[in-house]
Amino acid sequence: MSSQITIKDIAKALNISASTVSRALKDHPDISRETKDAVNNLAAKLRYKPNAVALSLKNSKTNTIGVIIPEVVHFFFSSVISGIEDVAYDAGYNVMVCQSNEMYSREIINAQALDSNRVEGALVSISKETHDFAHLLYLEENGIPLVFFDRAPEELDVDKVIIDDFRAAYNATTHLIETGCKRIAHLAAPQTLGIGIQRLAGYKKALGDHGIPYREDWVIVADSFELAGDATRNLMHLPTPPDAIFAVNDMTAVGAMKTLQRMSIAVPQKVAIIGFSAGFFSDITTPTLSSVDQHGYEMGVEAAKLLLERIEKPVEGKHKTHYIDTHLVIRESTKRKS
Amino acid sequence: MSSQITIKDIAKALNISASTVSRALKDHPDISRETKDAVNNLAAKLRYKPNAVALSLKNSKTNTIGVIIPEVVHFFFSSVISGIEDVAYDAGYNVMVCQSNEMYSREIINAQALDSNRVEGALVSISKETHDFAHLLYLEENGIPLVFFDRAPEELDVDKVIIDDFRAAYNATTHLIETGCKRIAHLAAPQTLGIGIQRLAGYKKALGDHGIPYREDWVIVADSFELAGDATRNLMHLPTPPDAIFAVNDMTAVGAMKTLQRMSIAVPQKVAIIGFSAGFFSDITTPTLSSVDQHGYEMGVEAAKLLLERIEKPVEGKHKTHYIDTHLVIRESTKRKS
DNA sequence: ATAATCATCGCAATCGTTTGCGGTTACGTT
DNA sequence: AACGTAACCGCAAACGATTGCGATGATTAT
Repeated sequence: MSSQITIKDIAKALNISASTVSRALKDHPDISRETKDAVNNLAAKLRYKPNAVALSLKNSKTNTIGVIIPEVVHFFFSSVISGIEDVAYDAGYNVMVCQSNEMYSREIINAQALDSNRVEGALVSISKETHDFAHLLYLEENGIPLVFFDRAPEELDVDKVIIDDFRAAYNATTHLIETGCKRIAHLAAPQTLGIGIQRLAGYKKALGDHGIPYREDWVIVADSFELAGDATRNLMHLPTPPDAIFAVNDMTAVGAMKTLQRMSIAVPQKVAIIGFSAGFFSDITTPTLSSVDQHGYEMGVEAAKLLLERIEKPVEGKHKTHYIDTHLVIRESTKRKS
Repeated sequence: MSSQITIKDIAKALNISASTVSRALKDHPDISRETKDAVNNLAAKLRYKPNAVALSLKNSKTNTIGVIIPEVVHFFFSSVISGIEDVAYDAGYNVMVCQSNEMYSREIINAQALDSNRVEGALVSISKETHDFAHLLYLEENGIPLVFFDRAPEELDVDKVIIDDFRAAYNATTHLIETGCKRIAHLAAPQTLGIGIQRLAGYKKALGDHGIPYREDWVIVADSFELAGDATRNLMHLPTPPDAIFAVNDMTAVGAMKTLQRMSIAVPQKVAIIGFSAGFFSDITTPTLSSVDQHGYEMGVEAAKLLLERIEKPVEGKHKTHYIDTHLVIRESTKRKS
């Protein structure tokens, strides 16, 4: 009961060779009608299903793509996975998911696992700890196409599907300025990540373009709910506290909002807040949270599509950078100041 | 460059046989020191990695477990995946993730894919459409252990890791009663799902035990943010509107809360709300949302552990039902009425 | 009647790795 | 000198499926 039916079982039962069974199953002209019928009937009765592992070995095609992701339990990342899975499903691919839990060491193991398992391509969003990409680039040298999404190494000729973090940050900051904010703080991501650098740069540029001086003490690295609380408290105890906060993601934004409310500081009247990512969060806070929608699902779709393209036909020349459009979702946390 | 290094490549380069290379790599006593060194050095230089596909075929061990889940992009489900992935990682297993997108037809395909890929076990949470389980049970008949989590078929002798939905609903409802609510509505899950039935039953029982009559018009099937809005409006337009809502999950609870606030009905003063699942949501609404914590991560951990146990040693006799503890997380949306 | 053709099917190699068994050396022992 | 015995290593089969090639028997053409 426990072992799977193989082509040999059918062959033995019918007193024919395995080759004949194989050909009969795929309607090869060399095989007689009767033999085909006999084989197909028995196969159906025994519920024969080809062993994908054997096929993978024979064809060097595993029909599997790998995903390395910092943490699945984030609205944004799980949206991406959802997009990846849908595209993969339609193309007949399976998806192997590995989470690095934001650890460089684990990311290395994950990459090796994908390599050993001969996945046909890999989608990667790097961990916060990752500064060296040899373990990933090695995959590509090894014939396993690689597409980065969201968190991609900067200055490297690799395929990536990302958003224009600089522009998005620029737009978010500009929006705050246009609603009348003049003292805008930024809760930033670690400056080891490209997204952290780009978003900070976009923020600075927007300030500069509108003649607002950049103040270093208004930028704090804080990219989680908890860290945002401390950072916000510190900001508000400054001699000249900010009147707006641009947070690097929604969790951080909500952390800031909650802290402000606990300090009885009105949002958005006293301090406006804009986040980044537009998870479900943004809809359910009070006030609802303005945010930059990153379109995670679409990012997953595009990244998977690009990867499948690379699998079909390896890169020729330059790698591609695909930008996913972002857009400002303006809600209550950035109402115009009067 | 593109093809992977095999044991044969090493053998050829060193003018020895593949068997010797294999043995040298695993420090077999039959092989001389020098040969071992030569093999290991070359293997390291060529970055040889065993082909997991070939090993899978040889050993009939894929070191992969499959997961079928309705949708990854839910806090609860992605928490479960995270737990599964962590356990699998520690045990040297890979995780293949399939989402059914709540479709029965796709769940069937997913099951077949896992079967073909010879995963060593499967973790399943069934879709809303699923009433027949043959496609899943077939896996187990086929030697692929099966563990259901959260959404499991009722009345079937299968392994499952679930919460005691009845008790949890009973406790949640009782909590509402104890805070002084007397007219408690329930936004329910489809009564096709076991969790829907059990939670409704627990709700009824709690009412009965406290001498509160059950009213059919206070129970509406609505298990999403959007549906909750309509349902809540309808409830509040009833001749005698409820003074509390027990929602089948947090999204639904938040939908209700938002609608009430839009109707200028104070939460919890006029209407208390309790949700189910304790996602991040609950922390960030205003007021914060009381909820039943389902411990998704832990459920993933326990389900994966049970599955690995079954893989090691197939079921003997009865299947197991593992209950994950739940607990009420009481926040602001169910403050005592005065 | 002999050769050519066709319809059917099996053999064996292949993918990469493992492993039982047997074979080949080079010793040392009588 | 003849034998025993380690120490090393290779052959080949196996996992399941595919496929080029050859083989068989029967039918048809010459």
